[in-house]
Amino acid sequence: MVSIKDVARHAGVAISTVSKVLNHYPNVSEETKKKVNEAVEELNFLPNSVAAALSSKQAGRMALLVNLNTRTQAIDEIDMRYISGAINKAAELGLDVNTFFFSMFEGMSEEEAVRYLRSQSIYGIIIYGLSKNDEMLHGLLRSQTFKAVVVDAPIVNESTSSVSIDQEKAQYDVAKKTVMDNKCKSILYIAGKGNGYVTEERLSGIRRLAEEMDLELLVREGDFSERKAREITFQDARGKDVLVCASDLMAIGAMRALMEMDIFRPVCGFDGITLMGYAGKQMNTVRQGFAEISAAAVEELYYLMNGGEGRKKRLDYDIIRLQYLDIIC
Amino acid sequence: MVSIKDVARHAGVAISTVSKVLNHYPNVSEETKKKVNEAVEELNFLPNSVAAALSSKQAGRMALLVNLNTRTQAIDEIDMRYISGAINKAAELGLDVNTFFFSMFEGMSEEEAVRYLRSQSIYGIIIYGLSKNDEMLHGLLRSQTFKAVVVDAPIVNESTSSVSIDQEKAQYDVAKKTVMDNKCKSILYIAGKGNGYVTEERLSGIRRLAEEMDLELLVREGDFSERKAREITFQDARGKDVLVCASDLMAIGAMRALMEMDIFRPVCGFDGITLMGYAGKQMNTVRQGFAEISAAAVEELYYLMNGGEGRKKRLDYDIIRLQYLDIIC
DNA sequence: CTGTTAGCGCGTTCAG
DNA sequence: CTGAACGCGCTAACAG
Repeated sequence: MVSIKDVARHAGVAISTVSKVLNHYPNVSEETKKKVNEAVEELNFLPNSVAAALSSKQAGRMALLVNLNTRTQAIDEIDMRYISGAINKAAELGLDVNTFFFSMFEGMSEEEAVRYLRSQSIYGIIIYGLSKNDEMLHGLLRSQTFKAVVVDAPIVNESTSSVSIDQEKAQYDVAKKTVMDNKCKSILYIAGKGNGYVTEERLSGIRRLAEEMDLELLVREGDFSERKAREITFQDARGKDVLVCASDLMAIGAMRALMEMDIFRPVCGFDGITLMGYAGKQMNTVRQGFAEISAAAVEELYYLMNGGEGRKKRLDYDIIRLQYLDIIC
Repeated sequence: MVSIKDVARHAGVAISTVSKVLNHYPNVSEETKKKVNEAVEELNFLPNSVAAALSSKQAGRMALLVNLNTRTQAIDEIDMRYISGAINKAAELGLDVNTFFFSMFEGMSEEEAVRYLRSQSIYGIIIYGLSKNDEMLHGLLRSQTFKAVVVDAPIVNESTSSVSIDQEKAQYDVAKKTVMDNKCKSILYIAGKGNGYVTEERLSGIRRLAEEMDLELLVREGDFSERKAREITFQDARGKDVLVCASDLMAIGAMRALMEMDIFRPVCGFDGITLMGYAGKQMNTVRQGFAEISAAAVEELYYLMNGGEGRKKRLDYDIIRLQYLDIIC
């Protein structure tokens, strides 16, 4: 393995000079910079990220904390896109990523979790799927032990950023489109889990719409569960003109229930997952670019780890219609 | 951060002694072993895996190489289970895992790929979704630069193991069950991709069945594509009694095509993915435990990295029937 | 602007 | 059976 020492010798400079060039430090003359870069090229040198992490304690290693639910396939899809989006962006930025699942921290105290991550030289984390009652993680964020980015939860402090789309507006938009397309007067809204952050925001979006358009609104808690959405639909769909669901999975559950009830109601979802194509009918939904959101989270963490301050990032979304033939290949 | 040095001081022994105890070296007296372990407990010491990796070059860091296709959702499901299965098992064994996608190596020569992985102190790899024409990876395996485990491809040498279910038998079993349940005389077999390893094995399974039961067999290449299976079904399903597909995704494509054609034929799939529940009808399929397979792959790599020799591992599978209500939650 | 030096935390000879 | 000493590859003060 060719190391920084070889490069230094080859370029006729000191080891530390090579390090400075590699890490874009300011005080290096153009000339030596060129010499070093040439040596790097010629020797095909690639810095060892493990050694760098051990030495610097700063840059480099970050963890993805994923709230994985391996029982539901739609969740798989979303998490897979989160993970691949993050890994690809991290590779681009030359960062080391380790993936963890919430289940691996079950029963750990905040202290233990910190030790565990620190023992892997991790100094930055990205959290996916945080809910209000994940106390250990909230403690972690509050303590600011790590630079952190939280996806889909509005938590911000000096060392924590938040990344997501505008949930309120997206829910408003997709529901409005569905209502307008179908001239509805009343809505059954199947909301997410009570302890989820996006749940509230989406709820206020639908509330705003109902108010603005003077629509009757019935809100039921679907808990992001396909089965629960199905049950709610059996119970409450007859009396309403349109079903607005806070996730695609629930929209699919609702749609299938409607088919079994043999009645028609427009349904719209939220997320834009491929699974929607299998639902049997077309539906409006919000397409979130999960990979892009995750890539943005990595960039944001990179920014934080280089001294940036925590802040809130908003990303774009689309309102789309998915159908079976679009998604198969 | 509490380091091995602190433990040594606390236990009143030398640093190296602590290291030996931690790594289960033979020549340490029970007494000092106990002293050290007590100190570890009291200080809540967790060894730093990054430092260990840098120092030892042997154990520890491994890479998951995943052939991810982010366009198809069923693939997401499978890969997600592979990845989570591996990560969980690795955490259990105290190994460091990094995940990579084939796309990250596009355009890299074998040499470059080696450098890239080595620069991350990676000494073991697990490959998912290898096909016959991935030349760079085949070179890598042949060179034995890394300890390797290949999932679903029969590649074995001193430092390479292979892990999978018995594809031939599984295809035989699921098809036989389907044929028997429906008293069929002819089969349309929609095979996988020509360059995939499992394709051949599954094919010989169906061939054996056709021969044994004296069934007419038409084989078409579905390339593991849902769309292609759909087209093949439109073309060739009428003339056959049953459709046997080499993947669930193709089975879903076939089933939907049959529904559009408004004819009934029994269909069976292969994999046991949740998406099957959305197919509209029940089907027989082979349930592979992807997470378990992946966990076994990690264990196998651990074995190799500790001096074991490459070998072939076979895992179990089930023949099941999935339906919508089973998979939602 | 460049080079020297001292670690980061751990594994591993090699004396004793 | 134990411990001192060196090195893994790199970063970061600190001199010069």
